[in-house]
Amino acid sequence: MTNRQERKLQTRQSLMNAALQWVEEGQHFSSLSIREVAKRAGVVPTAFYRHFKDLDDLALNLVDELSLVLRQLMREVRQNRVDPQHIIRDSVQQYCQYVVTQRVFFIFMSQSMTGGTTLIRQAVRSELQYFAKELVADLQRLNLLPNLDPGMMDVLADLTISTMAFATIQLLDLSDASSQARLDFENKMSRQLQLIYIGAVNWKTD
Amino acid sequence: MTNRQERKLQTRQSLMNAALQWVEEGQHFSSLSIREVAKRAGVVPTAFYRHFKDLDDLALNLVDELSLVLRQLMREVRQNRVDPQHIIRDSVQQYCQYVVTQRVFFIFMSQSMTGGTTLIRQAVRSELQYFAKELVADLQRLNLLPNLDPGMMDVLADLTISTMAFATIQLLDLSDASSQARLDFENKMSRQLQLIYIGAVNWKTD
DNA sequence: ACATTGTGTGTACAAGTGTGCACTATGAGT
DNA sequence: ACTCATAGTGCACACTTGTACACACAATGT
Repeated sequence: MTNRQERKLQTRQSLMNAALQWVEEGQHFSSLSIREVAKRAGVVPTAFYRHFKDLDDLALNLVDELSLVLRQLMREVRQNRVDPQHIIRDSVQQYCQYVVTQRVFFIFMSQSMTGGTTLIRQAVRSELQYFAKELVADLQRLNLLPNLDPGMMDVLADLTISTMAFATIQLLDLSDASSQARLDFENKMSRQLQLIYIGAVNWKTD
Repeated sequence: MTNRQERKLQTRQSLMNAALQWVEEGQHFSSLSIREVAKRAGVVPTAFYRHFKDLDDLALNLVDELSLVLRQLMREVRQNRVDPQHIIRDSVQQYCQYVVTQRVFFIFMSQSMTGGTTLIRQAVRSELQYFAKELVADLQRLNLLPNLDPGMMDVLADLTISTMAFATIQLLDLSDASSQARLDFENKMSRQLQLIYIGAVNWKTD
């Protein structure tokens, strides 16, 4: 039974990879055509319909699949905290490393955030919310911010994720720049996050 | 001499408006075709070339034009500061008002931030940098943060603009939601910015 | 008054597009 | 071993796309 399904999953993957290849070349996902993606996957156009209803369907599945990978990455980042005094700097550095190496991935995600269907945008946003929730859990476990009520905790986590996400968009256009520019950018990111967390420890509910 | 140029500018505007109409309908700019935009502008396809080299050219001019309008808006926001104690809340509210009423506008801008050519993305980003610089000027004039050195001031301004920009993207998908959801969102935005500025006043260079 | 310049038209064509339909062939379940 | 389900093929169609080219015709500068 495996061989049949296996083959199917294989061409399905080919189609997805072909789509990613398209955005990797600097094209926007929404300018991709069924024929083009089929050609790149080495398959006849009509075969596309055996796997996806249309390109939006493919995009949605792509977001889902990439989300899984991204969660794995973030899990690693969260576990690799060696020195608690440099959590921010280390995490930022590690994250930026991932963005650069897994470039296509993040390009597709940021394209999906402002492009695509409402459904796709929602999928990406709910993914970001997931990370925010994980961050809240981490913060509560560390118990470094006892002055923040749960509502404010959510606000803080949201702001953190927002900052990372927006920085990612900028970083994607920097990744072929000099490594000095990248270092500067990482520094800026770190200081921005430090600013936020200094704000958090000094927050007083009134 | 006016009549000739006037007519030309008029169809040029028609083309630009047609493109905006396209994104207003929920389509992504990069899936727009020359024929489609020409049809919507009530003009024959080949006439397009009298005004723009290609669609990227049109997009670039669109960013430029919209930037002018946006600068005007921001100028008003900056001048309308009535109560200095509620600067953040008032500015956020006013800004969100603009985002909702000038919806298309911001949709196009956020599409351009992650889509389009490198050139277009650069244009949008340099526009954001412009706002960051204006913000720095304002902050220095008010002299509320004497503890920040110029470098840190830039970081703060960048973070502020990033937060606003990213919030804008989210707000665009909320603008047909209930007005309660919008109010909640404005509150979250305000608290995020307050967090940042509490961080700023407590920042100590080391 | 007249030639010129340039915006917009109309036609044309090759290439690319989505998708329906009948088909082939091969792995899966009996 | 035989049948059936189905992933992938090939062809077909009507449509859209970018853009070249010759043209019209009105405002402009002389």
